Amino acid sequence: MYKKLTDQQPTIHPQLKGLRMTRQRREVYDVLMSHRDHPTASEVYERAKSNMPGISLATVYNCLEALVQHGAVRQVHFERESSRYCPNLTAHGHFQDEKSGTVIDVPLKKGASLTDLLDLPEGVQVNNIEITLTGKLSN
Amino acid sequence: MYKKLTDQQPTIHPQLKGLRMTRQRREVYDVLMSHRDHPTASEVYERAKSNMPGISLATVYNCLEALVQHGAVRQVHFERESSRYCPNLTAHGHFQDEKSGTVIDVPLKKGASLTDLLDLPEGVQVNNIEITLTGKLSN
DNA sequence: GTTGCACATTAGAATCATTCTAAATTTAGG
DNA sequence: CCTAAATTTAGAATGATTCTAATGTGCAAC
Repeated sequence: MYKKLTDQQPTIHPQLKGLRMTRQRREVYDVLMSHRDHPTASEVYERAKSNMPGISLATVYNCLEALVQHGAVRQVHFERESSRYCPNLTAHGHFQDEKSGTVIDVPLKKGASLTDLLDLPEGVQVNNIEITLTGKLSN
Repeated sequence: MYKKLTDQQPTIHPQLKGLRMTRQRREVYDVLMSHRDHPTASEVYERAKSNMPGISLATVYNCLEALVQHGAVRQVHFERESSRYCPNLTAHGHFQDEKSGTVIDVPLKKGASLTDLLDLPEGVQVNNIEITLTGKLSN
């Protein structure tokens, strides 16, 4: 009994269509999809190494950038901390607990549109929105 | 005719009450108040030097931090670019033009509350909110 | 007005996330 | 299988910010 080749080529998610696929990019994407806790590049690197020991940090940065450019993943920023990566493509913001550093997704209430709330000048074209909250989680 | 001492001690803004006042902190605050274009620390440093040639960059960083801690000024972040500083204390977000880098304030429409839009977990205490948009300015 | 001391300022070194470089490797197409 | 273009890699470089430790100063108490 031996592995079929196709076992090593898992289904490509729709978000990855059109992105040149390499083992490293797949691994980085799988890391993000399997544990959606907004890891930093270094955290992704540590996790990726357990499946792919030879991967380099520079490659993790490159892969993350490719995924972001491609729209498969979003970057999240708190102050000037390390960038974090989020594969949730729905409209949402992020909350970070000041004590633990934990980051959670904060969905927009349904029907809500952020641009309705903002007094934007005429004719601006908005390409990206980031909503970040910090504070204390209750319990 | 000679200057009275008090001429060199301009009115202290309400936001500065309780903050130990030094020449450098006053200068940094004046720079922010007089040209509200969201300068970076280095830009504040360059401007402050024209009135106070001996001021150091480390001091500008220290003063900016003191003003932020004290709630007199807010930090603004786009991706991981240098922090920018904003003395507008009303609820608002920021828009950055991708080509020029220009940052403008984006007021919330009146009566609007961001937390109304967001599905926050029970009992979280929100201490800070940052709303940042990027895109293209029309003309 | 003087004093004391806790807090500020300073120059330069240190840190650390990220980007760059250039050589080796790999992907996808024909 | 072959090739060109893109990707990976280790290590160096960059750049914003923070740290260090020595010197200076605001201001509350006298």
